[in-house]
Amino acid sequence: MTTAHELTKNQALVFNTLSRAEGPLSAYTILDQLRGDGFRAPLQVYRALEKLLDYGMVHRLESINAFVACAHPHNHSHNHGMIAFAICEKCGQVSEFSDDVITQRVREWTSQNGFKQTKTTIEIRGVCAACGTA
Amino acid sequence: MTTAHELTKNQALVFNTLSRAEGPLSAYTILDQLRGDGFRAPLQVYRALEKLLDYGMVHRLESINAFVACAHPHNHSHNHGMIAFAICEKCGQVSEFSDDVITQRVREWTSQNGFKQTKTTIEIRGVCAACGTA
DNA sequence: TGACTAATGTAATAACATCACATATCGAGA
DNA sequence: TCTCGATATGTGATGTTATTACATTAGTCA
Repeated sequence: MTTAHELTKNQALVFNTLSRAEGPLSAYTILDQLRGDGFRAPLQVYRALEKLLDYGMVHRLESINAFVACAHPHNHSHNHGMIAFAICEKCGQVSEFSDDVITQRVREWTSQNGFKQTKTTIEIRGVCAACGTA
Repeated sequence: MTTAHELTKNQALVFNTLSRAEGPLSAYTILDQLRGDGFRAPLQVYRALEKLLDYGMVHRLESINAFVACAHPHNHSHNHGMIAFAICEKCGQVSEFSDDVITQRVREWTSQNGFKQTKTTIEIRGVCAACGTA
């Protein structure tokens, strides 16, 4: 069981900003929201994000160049599967889920092909239930 | 059975560039390779790519902001599953594959959650067999 | 012809990310 | 306590990726 990471000031500011947000935020949006707290340059955000990604507290959504706080307060120990994201293009909401079958299937492909996987991105774009019926 | 798309001059130039390439290329790399053919601005590349993506002749790799010619000369009719990409971070080579189980699993999640999927990205980053043993 | 649509050319700008270098903060030992 | 090393931070400049806005050209078809 991992204990919570000690965050530095900037890391905490960035993480809190993401946690409070409704949906994913771009690095520059985070920067703007933290100008009042003394942030002045993109690198301050990117550096904090880098650590938070390391710690597994934040995810990067590659398909929209944005970041979200991790939805699951899971212990960040080893052995969890790949995470998929469903991103609504109307409202921006992101649902995070993990599927063992998909994880397994990807692992099969990689092992059969001698591919050493380091990171996997699964992002589903579309329209969420709420927006679809609206 | 879809017949080959009639490509415009710019579309053909961009497609040929991607086809000849060993691996994925960024839009700006394509631009540089086409300066001799009269290309002068990024938009010329992006516009051609947009069409080629529509036609299914090219894929975009979201995790590395690059583009590849589609590996399968498959007919681009309906009914094919989601495509996954394994991207080698050493040599840049991309392997493309399609897995029915993964496709099925994603469809199950989306239908259970009322999510209307429009596009799905599956990208595996890592080191390919050739580079791993080298 | 005229009018509509698709494709193109070009410059400017926006959005996203990193490099390079200086400075500060903090803990582990001498 | 002092000093060293590691980590974190501040800041400007730059690099990279993508789009906006507007003008022009080319093809289609009534």
